[in-house]
Amino acid sequence: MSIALSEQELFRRKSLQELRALGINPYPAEAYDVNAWAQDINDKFEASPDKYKQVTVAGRIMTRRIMGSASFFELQDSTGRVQVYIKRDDICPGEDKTLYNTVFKKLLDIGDYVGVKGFVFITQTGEISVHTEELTILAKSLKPLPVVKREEDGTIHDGFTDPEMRYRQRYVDLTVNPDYRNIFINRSKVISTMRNYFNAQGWLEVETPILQAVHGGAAARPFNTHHNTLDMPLFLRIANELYLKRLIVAGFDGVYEFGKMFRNEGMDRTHNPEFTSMEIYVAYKDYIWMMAMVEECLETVAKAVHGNPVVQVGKHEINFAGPYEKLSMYDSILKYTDIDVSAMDEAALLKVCADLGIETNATMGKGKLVDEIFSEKVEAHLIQPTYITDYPIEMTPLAKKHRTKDGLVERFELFVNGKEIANAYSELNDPIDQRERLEEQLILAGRGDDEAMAMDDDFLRALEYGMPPTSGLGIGIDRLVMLMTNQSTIQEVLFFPQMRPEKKEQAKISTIEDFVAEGVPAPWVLVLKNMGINTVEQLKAQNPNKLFNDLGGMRKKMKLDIPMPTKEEVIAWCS
RNA sequence: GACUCGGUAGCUCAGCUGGUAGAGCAAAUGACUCUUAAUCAUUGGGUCGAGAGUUCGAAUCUCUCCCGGGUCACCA
Repeated sequence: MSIALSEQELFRRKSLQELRALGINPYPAEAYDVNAWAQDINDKFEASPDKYKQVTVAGRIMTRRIMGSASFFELQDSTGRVQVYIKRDDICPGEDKTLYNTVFKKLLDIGDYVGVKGFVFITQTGEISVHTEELTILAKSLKPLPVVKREEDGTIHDGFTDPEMRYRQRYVDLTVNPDYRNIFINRSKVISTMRNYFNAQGWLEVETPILQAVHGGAAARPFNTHHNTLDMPLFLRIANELYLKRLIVAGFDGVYEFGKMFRNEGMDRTHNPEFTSMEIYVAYKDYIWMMAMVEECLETVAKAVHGNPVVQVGKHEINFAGPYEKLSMYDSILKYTDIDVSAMDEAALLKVCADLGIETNATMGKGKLVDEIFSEKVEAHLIQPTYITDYPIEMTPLAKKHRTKDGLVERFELFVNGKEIANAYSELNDPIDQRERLEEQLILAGRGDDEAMAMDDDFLRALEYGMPPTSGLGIGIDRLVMLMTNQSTIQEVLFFPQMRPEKKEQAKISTIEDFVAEGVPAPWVLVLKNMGINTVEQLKAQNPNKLFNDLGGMRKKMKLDIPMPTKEEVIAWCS
């Protein structure tokens, strides 16, 4: 952050002081009772003009068109923009025209929050506008907003488009690019629709620990942290699965949680270190039941956002109405590569990978090799919602063994637009089987797989008390929102995507101590900084006579009750 | 992590094979009573991402670093 202020910022700070000098509080404390909004006025004024004879609107000034004693500006509120007409003699009926000539024309800027009381009318050129009868300053803006110009036909000039600045200063992005608000409004709609759907079935929304001593439930590298009082390492959760299953053990029929997960891995357009997942577990169900539930749920979500189940995503039209295509993992590989891997051992799979040009390494077990082939050759083809079912047991330590097929587990993943968005099992509830499967993970960890799952003895203890047959599901909410809002990067559906810290400009700013060492009393250092003198070098460059006079002026202006230095002292500072 | 493109005024961008840093919008001052990318006139505004090097001279060439975009790898 630069300490030095730009010319425009200095002008705005000056305007702020002048407002105060005129007895106007630029940041009033009182509530401002708004009773009308831009979109409502624009949509409904013509049908019922009588309702808009006395309106109060509030928002930011976004553009100004000033002509002598009358002006137009555009006010932006949470719903959009409405044009405001302001006429000097209307807001200044007497001799004193200060409010218009000085306050409105000179001291207000683009970005300031104001409130307008008045009546709605239509201008000669046909634009619905609010005729100002009373203007109130609600908050002064000290940094100039980027000015994005829009023509009638929607053409945008000087757009604020640099992704780095948009993500770092999302408040600016959403102010000057209000269309992006819709993504977040729809994000909220996706989540609330799912929540309502689950609640209607009688399932319970719960919260489980984010700080975990054992990071279980998924294969991923965690963030490490430390608790001081307990003096023990903790992990930010990579999954909440094992806690939710403990709650099924505890006797709830259905539990679900929307929450952040944290994975210490790479970042790109589909991965953010923290992301939102929804996990749900329902007792006495299996993964076949779960497929039908997901179809109904996602169709409901798509309808809530778009009014119908068909969603445009990139160049594809994706239909979320079920039932979805179902394909076993082995069949999907057979379908897209003509290779039957279902009966192969590790050596044969390694050869297939080599033939297909897929890189492998020594830590990969059979399950991982199959997954590699699938990711490389199948995933990208799965555009319409497709369930991939029945995974090799090696890659899925928490799912129940398949009821009829040896070596497989009852699991499905839902793929849409070539990406996985959901993962579900018939949950493993045989505690002895579960212990063996986690022990196999420890062997993988021993081979160097740093994502293999850890042993969780308390979870096993819970299973030993007995967990009913259960089906569980996880959905990546960010990726689902990407689909529902037709966005190709996860950063666009997160308000504040993870970024490297902004580089601090090496502020060559001298400290208060540096100035004190030159003989400047501490209270005066602040005055100097207020005058734009931020370094000792700048101080040395001053004309002592001028500085002495200016200090007197600042002392009066800032109403400072500190002793004035003598001229000789000021000369000493500068020498 | 690799490759690649980029970082110049508050914002969007130009700036050639090195020669005093430019435009539009925004800002300041003035004119203007229905404008709408308002208009007209005048003016100010830059450590050209940071540092080092080559050179009489670097926004421009070289190297290192920082930040971001894209592609790939890793990864759900």
